[in-house]
Amino acid sequence: MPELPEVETVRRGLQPVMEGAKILTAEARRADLRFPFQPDFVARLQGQVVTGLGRRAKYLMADLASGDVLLMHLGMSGSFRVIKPDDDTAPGEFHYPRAKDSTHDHVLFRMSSGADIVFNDPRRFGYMKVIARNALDEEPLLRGLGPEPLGNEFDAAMLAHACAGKATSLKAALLDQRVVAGLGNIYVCEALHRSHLSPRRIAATLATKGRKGVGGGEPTDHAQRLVGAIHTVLNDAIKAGGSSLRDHRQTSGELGYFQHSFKVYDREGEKCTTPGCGGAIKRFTQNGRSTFWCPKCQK
DNA sequence: CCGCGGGCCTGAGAGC
DNA sequence: TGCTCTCAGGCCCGCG
Repeated sequence: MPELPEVETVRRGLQPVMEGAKILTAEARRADLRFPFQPDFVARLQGQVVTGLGRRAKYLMADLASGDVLLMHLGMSGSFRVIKPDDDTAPGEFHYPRAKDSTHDHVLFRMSSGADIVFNDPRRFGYMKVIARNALDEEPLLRGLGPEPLGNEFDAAMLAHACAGKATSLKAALLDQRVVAGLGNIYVCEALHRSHLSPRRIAATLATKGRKGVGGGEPTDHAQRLVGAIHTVLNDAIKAGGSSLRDHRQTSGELGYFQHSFKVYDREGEKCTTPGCGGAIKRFTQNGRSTFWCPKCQK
């Protein structure tokens, strides 16, 4: 499911019921998700006040008063839902045990805010891990992550530098979390279309070559266009509450709307909407993933 | 080091 | 209706 806009949407949904609240009870309802839970996973969460809920790339990070950080990744199919007690429950009781179809509800937090927070993940590619905040820099899951695409440090110069010398395709480079952290298949396709760049283009062409091995690595106009398109598509998607494909929903259960704004993703055979283009959207496979694009206006 | 392909899981949807 | 097959938004790992 989730790329950066969806994770950010989830963060905004969880923030009001998590920040400032204490985790009264934490429950892992099976031994593992993608990885086994740490033996002290529950112990390090229970009784802790969540002092802040942040996001890094596609990770949610809950700061705990103890100095630990709860790292959460939604994988492909992970989602959270918030169950508030004022629906039809008496004060002090929780909705969760009566929720139906709970097969894939793997983690449960009962918060002092009065809400139950349920993590559901059918495919179990998601995971959670508690780490000490002062060990964040050494955390293998976070090490090597590239810049935040909506952060100040991500600009054409930085993208060009990261792509300089890369023989792989622009599509593959943008999916590489070391180059820029938070894009997935959908938003890469969309950003490439909006910048009119071909997914097959060699990544290194975002940087100037220099002469006789000297200089070069400067951003081309293409790099500038691509950075602008990444900003636009991510910001628009966040504004729309993310995209809803298959069973992905916001924490409230509502659907995101950005999927209606896709220009190419899952639109094979449709007409390209770029002004004056009118080409046909095509699909092919790159690195085992579907790429959607318009060969007429993406060069 | 780099780039690619396989694998992890379950469920939805298409086609028969 | 039900079976089988393909594909899915992520990311780690091992190979060449």
